[in-house]
Amino acid sequence: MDAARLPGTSQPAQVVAHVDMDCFYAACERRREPALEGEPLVVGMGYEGGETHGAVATASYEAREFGVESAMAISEALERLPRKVEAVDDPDLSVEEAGHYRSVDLDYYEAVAGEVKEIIRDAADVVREVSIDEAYLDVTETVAWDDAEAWAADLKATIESEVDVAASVGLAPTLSAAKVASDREKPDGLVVVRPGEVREFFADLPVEEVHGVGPVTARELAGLGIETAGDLADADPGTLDDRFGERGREIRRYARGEDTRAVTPKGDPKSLSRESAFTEAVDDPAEKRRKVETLAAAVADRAHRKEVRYQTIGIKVVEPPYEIHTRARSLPGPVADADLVESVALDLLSEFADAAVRKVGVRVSNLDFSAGEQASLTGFEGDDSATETQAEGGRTPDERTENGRTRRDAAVASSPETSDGQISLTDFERGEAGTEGADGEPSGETTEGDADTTQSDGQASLGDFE
DNA sequence: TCTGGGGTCCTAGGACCC
DNA sequence: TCTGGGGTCCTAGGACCC
Repeated sequence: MDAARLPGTSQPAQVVAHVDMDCFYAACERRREPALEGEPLVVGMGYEGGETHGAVATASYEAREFGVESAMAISEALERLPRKVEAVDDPDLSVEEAGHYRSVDLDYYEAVAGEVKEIIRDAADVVREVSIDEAYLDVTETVAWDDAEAWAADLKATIESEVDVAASVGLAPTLSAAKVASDREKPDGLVVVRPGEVREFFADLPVEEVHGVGPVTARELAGLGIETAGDLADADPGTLDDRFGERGREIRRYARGEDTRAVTPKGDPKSLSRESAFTEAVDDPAEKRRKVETLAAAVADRAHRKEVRYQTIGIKVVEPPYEIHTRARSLPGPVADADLVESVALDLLSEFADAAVRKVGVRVSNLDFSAGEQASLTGFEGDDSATETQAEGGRTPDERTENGRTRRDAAVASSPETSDGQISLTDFERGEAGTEGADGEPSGETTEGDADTTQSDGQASLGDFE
């Protein structure tokens, strides 16, 4: 409909809305507990009840007045804003200068978010849900710039009245500008940036406001004398390229309003992970292994519920003060096998057996959502499953060769040869079925005594142990 | 400011293939 | 037996986002 073009490009001007819920977790808590309205409220994760470790997920604006910020350690938050329940009994504390603490209840927030997203999907042709509390809407076909403000006000009012949580909305010709716009007048904000106004809108903003500029990049940019988005827009692209590579050019383009990205739906996840911190650094190998076992089971369970298979299994280990290490191992083909997630994760963890560790994580990646049907098992039956070639962007199974042998061969070779009802870990390099890789590890048979080692979809367990 | 949990994308080097 | 170029896949780390 709108023939307007972005300056300097042949890109048709889009009308993009960014909807960002205000203090979403806190808003949800207030929705079900109205007495919290107007009170300082901190929603934290990684802690339960009266504990003092963990971090702030969301602080209400009243809590922010006390200096409580998102991502802050709970212990720090408590120093600035004591718990109200404790202030009541403690003569040294003022009840007025205390707040309420709740721990994250993601299931509930997801239910509330679902109601909001229904409204949003009704309001736009294309929606990209970025996170639980944030979405981009392409409304190019339905909203003219002259009506943008009224449309956004109406959307906000609908969300507020139907779901009882507040949203801030930004409208702009680009995603990056819409995002900044929604943030400009939070809470309960509504900002419209019209085509041609983007550079002016960005000009005085600190560079950190530009999407893709974090603390590290901001510090480096400051060293180059670049402190505002306007500076960034005017900076020499070659210099930025030298320093930051393609990302440097990208953030410069964003600051100039030259963001050609379209609003696209999110699509399937690329990885699934679970991680968990210890209260304090742990060096006991057994304790680390127990945590990894728990996380491995949780990740496998999540993958199972999503009906997804994975080809890569990895761990993350955080050593004090904050050194992050990752290790990963890829399998010859996609699997859905909780025992394998555990044994590979434990094997990878063994490298850190003696390390002091404050946090561990388990992840599966290289995900394959084409689950279920036998025909989709990488040409299992010898058919050239055409469905897969289009899903994988033109790669045919035969192109995925390894040491002169296709993965399809590997999948065939992996037919579930089990000995004494145990999961089969097949060594593809030597073409032998064996269980050496699991030796020395506390494997399935030593735990729980569970007997359920068969795959629900009749799929083989693939291993790649040297 | 001693730091929770779940993700994404990019880069760089090495292995390996033709 | 030391010499090319192009390409893919894999791993590890880093920065960033909410």
